[in-house]
Amino acid sequence: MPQLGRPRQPLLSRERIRDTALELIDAHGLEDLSMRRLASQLGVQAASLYGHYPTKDALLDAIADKIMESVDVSGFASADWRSGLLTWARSYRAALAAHPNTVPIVASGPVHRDLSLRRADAVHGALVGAGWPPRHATMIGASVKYLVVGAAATSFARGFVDDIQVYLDRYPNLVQAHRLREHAEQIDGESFEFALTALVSGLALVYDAVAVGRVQASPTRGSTTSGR
Amino acid sequence: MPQLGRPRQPLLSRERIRDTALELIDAHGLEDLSMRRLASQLGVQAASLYGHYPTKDALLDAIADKIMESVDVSGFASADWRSGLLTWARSYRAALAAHPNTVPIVASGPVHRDLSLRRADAVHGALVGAGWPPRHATMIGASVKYLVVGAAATSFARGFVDDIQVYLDRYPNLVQAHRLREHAEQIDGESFEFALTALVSGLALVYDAVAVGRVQASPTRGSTTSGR
DNA sequence: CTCTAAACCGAACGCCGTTAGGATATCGGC
DNA sequence: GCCGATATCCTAACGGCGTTCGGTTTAGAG
Repeated sequence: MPQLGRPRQPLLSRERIRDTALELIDAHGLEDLSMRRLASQLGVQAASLYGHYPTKDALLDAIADKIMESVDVSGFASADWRSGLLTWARSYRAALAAHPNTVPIVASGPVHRDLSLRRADAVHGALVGAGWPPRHATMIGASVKYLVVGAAATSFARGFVDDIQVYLDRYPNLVQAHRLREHAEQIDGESFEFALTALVSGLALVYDAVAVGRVQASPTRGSTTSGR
Repeated sequence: MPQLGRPRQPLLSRERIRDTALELIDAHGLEDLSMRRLASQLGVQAASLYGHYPTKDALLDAIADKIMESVDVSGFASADWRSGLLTWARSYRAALAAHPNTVPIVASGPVHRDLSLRRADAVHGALVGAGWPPRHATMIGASVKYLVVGAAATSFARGFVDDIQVYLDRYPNLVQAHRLREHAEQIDGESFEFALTALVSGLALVYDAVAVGRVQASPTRGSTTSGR
């Protein structure tokens, strides 16, 4: 059985490796992804992967970047800050909810990846442009991220145990709430939407108190570098 | 070198193992905790740990439970729902912030642990007792958890890279916001407090629209599926 | 046609969680 | 005062992991 050497057409590419890895994670969870298993799925030996990614962590980073590509900050360009925020938050959550098993890698250290920084920059800039003091813009960006990441990480769908009966006896107040595990996904979505709406409502109250400059369409003061 | 056999006084206990493991996680991170390293820190061999915990995951669960012990839901008993919520959220966040490296284990599946269920039950019951519809109570509990877990998981303090210069050139809007990595902890705390306040303000608006029964201190309807 | 570089492979290293089986000391019952 | 039971820890090993080293073969440039 001769070693096959370099194939006529490459079996591997960064994209194929990354996408197959994501499929495996989606199907069997993050913990079940090993370089050997991924390689075998690709019809290849584990060592070959290291010609394309220096490390498993680098591969996971690439997956995280791919997922974050679908996050949409375009709403900040045209609409007001509330709509921009909502669009951003919803697309962000949708991106995570589409690949729930990747949450640990996407949520951890989103900020040394270039793409995420550019997004954070866009959000921050838009909020400041809308009249928020920079300090508040930072906190708002963080707040929305908290909600998104928290929602993705603590999904009801993953949180409950299969044996329903235990809840019924011991935790009377939960009976109504968690009656249905099958509806967990729906509860997740509704809770996120509820939280997001409440948060933005609360922000609107703050806005009236602290915003500088253009409240609606009247540039009263040009100075914006100041921090409240 | 004779095997030592059973010692006069046990070298290990569930508590000592658990606490030492937590110390190691706090000091060197979750990834650096291995059963062998933990054992060696305890002056023991790895296999000995399995007499006290059946599995590494069981040990991590015990650590998570320990951390969650300090979460305070007592505020719901005496104060109104807003204060109770704030007390709960702040103590919850404080618990996670005290051991940031454990966030992955505490955040994942908090709800098959008995203690967490009892707490969820208390929160839910209190909100319903205060007049929130059960559906809303569920979503509020989830919302606050989102904020807490998200804040703990996406801390600024872990998110940034050491090389400051890269930010200055490329992301002009971030310059002001992230000027200081050393202040990251403070930013984390302030952002959480900001988000929590905004969320609860938003909730208050919803409350006026949907709450049933006792608005202030008037028990108009006794029908509650809940105990509170 | 030759030479370099690309692409994959086989085997190994050291670490991991976990298990099986064994050694020794303590302790309750006689 | 002894004896078996049991608690406690140990040695050794298994299979799997991420990763590296040194091939072997082929594609494509000159």
